[in-house]
Parts: sequence; C-alpha cells; structure tokens
Amino acid sequence: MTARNTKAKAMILESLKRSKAVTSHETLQKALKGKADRATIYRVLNRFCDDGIVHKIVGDDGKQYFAVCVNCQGKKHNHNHFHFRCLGCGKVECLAGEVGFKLPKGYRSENFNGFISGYCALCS
Amino acid sequence: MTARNTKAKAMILESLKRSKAVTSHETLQKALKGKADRATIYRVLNRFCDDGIVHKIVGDDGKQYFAVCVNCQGKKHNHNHFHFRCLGCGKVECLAGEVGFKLPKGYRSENFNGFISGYCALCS
DNA sequence: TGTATTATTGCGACTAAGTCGCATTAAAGT
DNA sequence: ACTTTAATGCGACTTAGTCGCAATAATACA
Repeated sequence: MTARNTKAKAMILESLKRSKAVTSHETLQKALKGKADRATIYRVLNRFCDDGIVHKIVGDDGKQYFAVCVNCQGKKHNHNHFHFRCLGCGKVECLAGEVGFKLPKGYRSENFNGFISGYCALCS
Repeated sequence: MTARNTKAKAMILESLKRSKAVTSHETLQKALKGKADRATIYRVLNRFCDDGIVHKIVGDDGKQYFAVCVNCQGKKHNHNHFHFRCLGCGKVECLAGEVGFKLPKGYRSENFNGFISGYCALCS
C-alpha cells in the first residue's frame, strides 16, 4: 500500500500550487483539459486531503473547494480561517487571521468550515 | 402574487418550530411522513428563506439546513453565529455568540456561513 | 354562498456533484 | 526485464436539489 507518484498527482498538485486561489474540482478539470479523468481528480484530491497536503472546504454553494496547506506542520492541521467566495467572479480565497470560537461544555470540534460570500474589491 | 397560507406551509413551519435543532430537508420530510411532496418542501423552505422567516445554512457535508430566525427584526438578518453538527448523532444546532471577522479592503460580505463539526457532549 | 383567478402543489423528469466497481495501465522493487 | 499492485479510466450509480406542467385549492369578489 505504498503511494506512487503518478502523472495525475503531479499535474493536479502543480495546478493547485500554481493557482493562488482556492480551487474547485470543476476549475481543476478545466485546467487539466481532459488530461485526467473526473473520478481520478476526485480521488487524488481526497488522497491529498488525507495526506494533509491540501485542505478541503465546503462552500456555501455546497461544493467542495481545495487549497494547498501552507502552515500546517505534520498531521496537525490548522485551518481555522475563513474562506471568501466572490459572487461576481467566483474566485475563492483564504482570509488571513485565525478565528476563535468556543463550544459548549463537553463538545469536541473536529472540523472548522468558515465561509463568507460577497463581492471582492474588483467586483464591488 | 400575494402569498397564500397553505397546509404545507403551516405543517412545515410548525415542524421547524417544534424541533429546537436545525433541520435538514431529509429530517423534515420524515417528520411530515409523506404529507408533503419533496419538491414542495424545498420550495416552501426557500420561500421562508426569502421571506426572512428561516435562515439557511450549508453544512460541511454540503447539505442545506434550516432554522427558524429568532432575533432578526425585519429584513435585516444577523446570522453571524456558528452552527455545530455532531458527527455522532447528526444533530445540528446554533451556537451562541456573534462571530466577528474582517474582510480585505473593498470587500463586501453578503452571506456568512460558519460551520463546525465534531462530537456533542452526549456523543463524546 | 358561488365563482373566477392564480399561487401552490404533486408528479416526473432532469441536472450536477460526488462515489464506486472493475478491468486495464503503469509505477516501483527485485 | 519481470512481477506486483496502486492508480487510472470508464461507466454506472446515488443523492441533493431544481424545473416544467397539469391539477388543486386558497383567496377575492360578485
């Protein structure tokens, strides 16, 4: 069960890194222009997620978005920041700044998903 | 184009109010046990949303959840609070406390969707 | 109360996102 | 090279949500 370095993985990772914005499956598929299968892209993305290379965010449109992890050392992810989707141009990006929150007693948090949509500076 | 008070609307609103938790379409449909059509439920919920009676949240499972508005006077909604979904029992609830965030210059926020999942006190 | 108007419902068909099984392909170890 | 098996590609499938349209039932008004 040792992971292999395949063309698909390489292409997808490169594509993710190149785009500074957060990327959806759809965008990625267009970028790869048929060089990888739909299902493969999904699988690779989920793989990257499990491996802690990228993190997944669910948009307020119900779709999945992916972004390369920046300051997540080892297995400990910290993605407690908001993501912003522009309703004009569709771009999704990470917003700077940790978000604090507190849960009721006895609650344990597993996943944080902060999403804000609106209009970016260019589309306002 | 004047709204009408129908049985479906009444049932759905009552069902929403009765359950203190945030409700998904699926749960609602089960609660109504066939007394309203799938599409109708969706339409009514979206209608309620537009009318400002309930607010819609998109979960980190990509599904829509609905909750009756509590302190939203008139058209001005303020739902800048987090929602919590228990991975054990599946319950979704509103967390107390306004959430503050700041956007980059020139950005305008239209919708806030804060979602945290994990385990509630009972399921921990 | 009876009738006309039209918002709403129910049904079925449809779309889009995402997953899964399986045969085929191609990394990696020898 | 040759073998092993992870990963790919393809198609079928699932589930959430939407849409068109004919039938139904709230409202308004006579």
